[in-house]
Amino acid sequence: MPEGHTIHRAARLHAKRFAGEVVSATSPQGRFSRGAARIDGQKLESVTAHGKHLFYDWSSGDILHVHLGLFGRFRVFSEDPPPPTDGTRLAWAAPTGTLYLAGATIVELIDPDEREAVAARLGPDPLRSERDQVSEFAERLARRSVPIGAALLDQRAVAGIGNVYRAELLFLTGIDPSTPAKDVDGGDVDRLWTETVKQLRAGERSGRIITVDPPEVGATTRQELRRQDRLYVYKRDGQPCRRCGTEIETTEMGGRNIWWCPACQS
DNA sequence: GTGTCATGCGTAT
DNA sequence: TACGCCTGACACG
Repeated sequence: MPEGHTIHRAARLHAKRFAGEVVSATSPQGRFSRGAARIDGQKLESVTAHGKHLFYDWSSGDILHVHLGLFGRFRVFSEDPPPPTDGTRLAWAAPTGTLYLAGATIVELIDPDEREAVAARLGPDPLRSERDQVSEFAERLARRSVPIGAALLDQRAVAGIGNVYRAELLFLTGIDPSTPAKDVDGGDVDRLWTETVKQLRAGERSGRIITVDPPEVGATTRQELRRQDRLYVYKRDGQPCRRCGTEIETTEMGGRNIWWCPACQS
């Protein structure tokens, strides 16, 4: 499921597999029939990600804009793809494989100006290498009086963090989620940014969100981690903190549930 | 079969 | 703050 790491990973893998290829495209579900007809027969030039948004550049000049939302999912097959599900909004086939896209919130063709407008609404993206990202992050937090736990979900403050990473990043940096964003001290903001880059990069490489240090849960490698042992606090309310044994708490923040250790994060 | 839930976000109130 | 939207997996009867 999609936080920023999933999106950047999709951009990298889709570019590797399909860039330079001419595709034949359809919309099995029918809700993107006109768009699919425009893509059909075009060559994919490049794929880029910004926060949770994906942009596919076609030889025609059209840009395919995709936002997976909560449920969106890509499936890619090398050969013999199964029939698409009823919800498959976009399907394309190329000599290098078949791609299905279902459940996405946004699937549309846009022009370069519209892409700029999307990017302009987004905060710094920890998975893009641009200058002065930390200071941009710090400035945007300094303007917000909402809790840091809510600010991390605001894509205008920082682009790409979702509900799992926000809880885990605040645990990893020992920050109380209820601290007003503007009151998080400078050193903590720096560490939060550094940890965010580190964790999202790891997620982009592996395709999974694993934040625990394996020895802390009795494993020696990441591969050994059981599914329920990969995170420190997310969805662990009522269970003991992996570091101090204090019961993990939960509350709603920024419209979603958040989890934290009241002892480690204060 | 129905109901519930999910790593998201926009709009209305 | 509530609701709607997008889909699929799983629990339950």
